Amino acid sequence: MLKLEDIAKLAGVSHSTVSRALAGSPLVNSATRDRIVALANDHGYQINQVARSLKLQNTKTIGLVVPELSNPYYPKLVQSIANYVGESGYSLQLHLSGNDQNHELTNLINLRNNRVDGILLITGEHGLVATEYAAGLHTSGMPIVFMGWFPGAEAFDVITGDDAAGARQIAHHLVDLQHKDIAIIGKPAHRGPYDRTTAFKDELALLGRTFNDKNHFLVTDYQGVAIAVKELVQMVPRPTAIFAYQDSIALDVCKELQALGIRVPDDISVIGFDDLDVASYVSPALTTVGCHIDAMANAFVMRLTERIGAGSNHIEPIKLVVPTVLVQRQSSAPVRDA
Amino acid sequence: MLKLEDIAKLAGVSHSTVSRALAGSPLVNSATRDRIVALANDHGYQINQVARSLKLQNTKTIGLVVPELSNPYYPKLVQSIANYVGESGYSLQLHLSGNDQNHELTNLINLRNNRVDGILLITGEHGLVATEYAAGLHTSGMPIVFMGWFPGAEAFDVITGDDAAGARQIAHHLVDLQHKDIAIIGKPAHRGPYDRTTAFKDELALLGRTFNDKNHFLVTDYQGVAIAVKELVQMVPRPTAIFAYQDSIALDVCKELQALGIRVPDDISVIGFDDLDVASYVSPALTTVGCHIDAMANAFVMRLTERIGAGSNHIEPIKLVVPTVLVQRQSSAPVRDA
DNA sequence: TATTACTTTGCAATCGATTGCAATTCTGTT
DNA sequence: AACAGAATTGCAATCGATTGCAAAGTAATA
Repeated sequence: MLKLEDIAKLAGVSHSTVSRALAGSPLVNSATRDRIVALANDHGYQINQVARSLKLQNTKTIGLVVPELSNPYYPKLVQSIANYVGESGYSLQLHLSGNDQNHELTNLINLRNNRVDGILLITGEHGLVATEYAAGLHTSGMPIVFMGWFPGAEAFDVITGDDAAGARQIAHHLVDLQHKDIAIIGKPAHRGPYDRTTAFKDELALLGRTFNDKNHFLVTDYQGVAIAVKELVQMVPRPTAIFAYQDSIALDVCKELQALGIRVPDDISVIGFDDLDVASYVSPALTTVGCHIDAMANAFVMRLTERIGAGSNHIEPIKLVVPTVLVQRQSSAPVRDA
Repeated sequence: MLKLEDIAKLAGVSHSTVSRALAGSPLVNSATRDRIVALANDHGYQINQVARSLKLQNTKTIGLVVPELSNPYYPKLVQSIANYVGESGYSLQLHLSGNDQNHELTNLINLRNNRVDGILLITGEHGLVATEYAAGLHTSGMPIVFMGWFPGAEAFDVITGDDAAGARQIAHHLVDLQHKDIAIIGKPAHRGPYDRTTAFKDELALLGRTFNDKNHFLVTDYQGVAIAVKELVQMVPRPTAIFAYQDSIALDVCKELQALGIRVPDDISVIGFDDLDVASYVSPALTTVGCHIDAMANAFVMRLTERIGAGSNHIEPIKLVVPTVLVQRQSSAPVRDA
């Protein structure tokens, strides 16, 4: 592989001059510069970014940690992020922390070893797992921006969807439809002030609907959903509406209800969260709540590049809360009298 | 950020010794080694992979080029690939070539600049776009493995699903169901001997069904699907079965048919390709063809690491064709007599 | 104790770029 | 022709690791 010095020999100049010429420095005579550039092109010279990184102490790459790509919510996000990262002139290093995020620490260690210029970390259901290490990175000056929420997030740059607002929208929607017996099928609360289920229950209370905690089913996988649904449909009184923690769960819920011969939304309304593309394909199309993923991704990347650009200058952490939209489709309907 | 020399000073030895100690070299006295390792841990030393890469002429990172993540087929693949890459001790650099793959060349140039140890390139509907550059990389010794098919693929390592076999399975299935008037809604053929539509038509012919090319609709987006479906349902005789080029198109087709009041599969059978997760969620669940994505990803990564391991030793290109499975669900049924 | 053989350690070159500073060449002016 | 000042170019240090080879230290043997 050709290096600066090879081009230098061909051009009969020193490697310093070649370096400057290719960088477009005004310090080199324009005639020589053109000659050098032409020569470099002809011989297919391509800079060694590794050497450049070592000297300049930056790698022009950004690290992204994301739990997984199975839940279609993430690929959408990663797609947007990758595009913005590319547009900003950075390469993207992708690391999966896993469903249970047990690779998070390893991911971060790798990213630091690789001396990425900054880190985008998307937290999962377990919040931030590698807390100490992440905090250490942050205080040591590594630019890092989080997406999600976890205890202590205020100390960092965090971008999060306004899940609480979304949950409140759902609560209103269901109450508008006259539902009284409402169930939640979801995961343990983990997003503090932005948690979906917490906000949902609170809002129901404000609207004069008491929520009974035995109507709250915690699930982790399809098995869990199946069990929860079976249990739920036998309750007296039987809930007329289900708020599923996320679209992928809502889909499973619908599937299971239909398998039991229960009609959605005629017998039971189902509402999801995330507004995945698939939500509009299924039958009945899913009523859900979403937020503009592309805008989130943009803010995520821009904030990181700002931090990178600031170098060692201190920047106050910010919190960015992205609003949500209720998308009404066919899976929710007014309650029917028995 | 601490470097070897800092630890060396703390330990009262030379940086060479520290380097050897941390690498576990037998050349250093075990007592000193333990002391050095402890010291390095205590002070949170982490190796500078950039410097290491420059010296060792490898980066321990693999580049992945994939068209996009919007079609759910890709995230599934990327997820598996990322896991295998991680397990093999490499980092993953992700580049999106775009729906029309117009970033493919830029992607490859970046990967070469970054001196990745090897490249995994997933081609899209346009086959391989940066043909010359990719060939140049290959002949210059850069390990590179392709997924998909394109003219001239034989010269490289290629892994591809046996789409042709899958298409033949679909043809048989439809003929078994007594369908005579069959339509294709798809994209232009681009996978040579493994092309879906080509094989599908050929097999129909072998089975004694002549396929009329005006039953072949080319589409590029949702608009196109809508138009094709509208046109299709007015044909005389009206096709009783549709082979959609991929599940995402099949989903659109079903949606559009249902919007027109046409029942699937009662009036028209629809078959997809890819076996996306979502295929089992929609209603009716989609009959489709798929192949074991995880196994493909595994082979993809393993082949690349083999190539990397081989260094400059020549290896004969291989072609790996992964078999397909027909998954019968509810969207296909026997033809009804008019 | 002297000599040899074996451990252990350090020196210094190397990977391929960037850049401050010194050296050289070129310009224009008297 | 001589010289100041500007425009170019090259020298050499630097980024942080790895590693061949020489040197120093230690142990074993005669």
